[in-house]
Amino acid sequence: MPPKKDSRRHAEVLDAAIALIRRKGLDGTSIQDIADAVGIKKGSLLNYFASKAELAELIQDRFTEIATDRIAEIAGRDEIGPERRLRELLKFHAEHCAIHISSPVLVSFMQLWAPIDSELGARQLAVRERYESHFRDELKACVRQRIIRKVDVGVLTPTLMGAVSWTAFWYRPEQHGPLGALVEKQIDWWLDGLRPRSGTKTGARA
Amino acid sequence: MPPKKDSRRHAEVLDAAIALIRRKGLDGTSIQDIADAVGIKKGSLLNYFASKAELAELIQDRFTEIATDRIAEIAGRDEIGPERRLRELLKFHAEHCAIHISSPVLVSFMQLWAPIDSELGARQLAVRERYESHFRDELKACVRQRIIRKVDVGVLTPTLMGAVSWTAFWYRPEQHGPLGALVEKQIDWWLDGLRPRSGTKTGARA
DNA sequence: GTCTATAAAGCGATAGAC
DNA sequence: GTCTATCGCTTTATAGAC
Repeated sequence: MPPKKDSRRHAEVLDAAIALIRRKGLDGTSIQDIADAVGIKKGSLLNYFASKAELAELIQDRFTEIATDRIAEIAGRDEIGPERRLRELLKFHAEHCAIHISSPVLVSFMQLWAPIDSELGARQLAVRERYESHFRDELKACVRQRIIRKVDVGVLTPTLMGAVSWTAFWYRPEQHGPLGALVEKQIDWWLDGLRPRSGTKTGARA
Repeated sequence: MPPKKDSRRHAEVLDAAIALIRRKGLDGTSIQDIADAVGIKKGSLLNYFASKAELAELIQDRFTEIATDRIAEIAGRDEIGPERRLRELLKFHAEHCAIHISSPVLVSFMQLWAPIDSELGARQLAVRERYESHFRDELKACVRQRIIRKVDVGVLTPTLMGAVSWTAFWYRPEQHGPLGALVEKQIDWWLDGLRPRSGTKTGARA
């Protein structure tokens, strides 16, 4: 691939590819489609990427790079407590899923995320583990500080993340309002429970 | 398609197709693959199905048929209360996702479930709505009977279902034990909250 | 660096012999 | 009912002119 990796075109192609895959899925998007969107010919496009597989890998990297940067940033905010950090993490995660993956095809996200049988699987699992670990750490801190009960965080972490991830499937801004507020409500449910409060308020939130 | 619709081969092909699509996704599975799995030739296979699209549709129908039958059966159990019914519904849903969709590729499920842009989309949305409505009905009953607080069931329903659906992604029997018990635990978290119980037990479950 | 042209393979689907 | 054979199309990827 002779062209410089960091050229303007390179980024342009990546952007177009992401946009298309978001709408039509990885399999549903051909190199031809991407080339058309950028306005160059298919043959030219493949000067930038050795193969479609490499392109998919680059997209996945970028997707998770953006995420892990923000995640690390949030996790580093020492001025706010672990509960607030957890809330921010989950809100970001919801936005990341809902924005980067348009509703018709959350599939492409899965394809880039869910472990495949190939040797790519181990790599994907590692990325996912690194991503999840931040959420788990905050939950552990919450348990330590008695903000939440002593629970199995190994189970609670993917449970919380799962519910939030899935929100991208059914969330409609015009129907449910701002995403952040929706996620906050979901978190409140988890923390405070759904049972009727027996006369006195039991668990008030920050 | 001359061959009888209910022949042994017909079901055999459907089984093989489901197994393959579960592992490799719809796009990743060719008619050739399915034919090889069954042990017949590609040309022969297409005597049973007019097209691959029809095959996909049949699979989706079968998937949701099994589900809606069981769902309706559970929803009809008047002898147990709405909370118990809701628990059973969610447990079934978790099992349905985890069993019919093997963990590596929940993707195929998405492809059959997530609304597509085509005219198939409306049909899929209707199926999904019918499926979801049972869960929503039980939640409404729970609210009416003051089993849970007055909450927006339109949001709570997909939230609960989402968390449970996602469980199929990370659930490992050898690590997490029986799936039913895991889901029960998740439901307990929702109902009773995660906050530490202040001295006295607030929300005991059935 | 972008183009045209084309190779090589796989796909869904059809036709017709047996 | 299953087979072989093949059409027509699309795909990824490469080669070489400009």
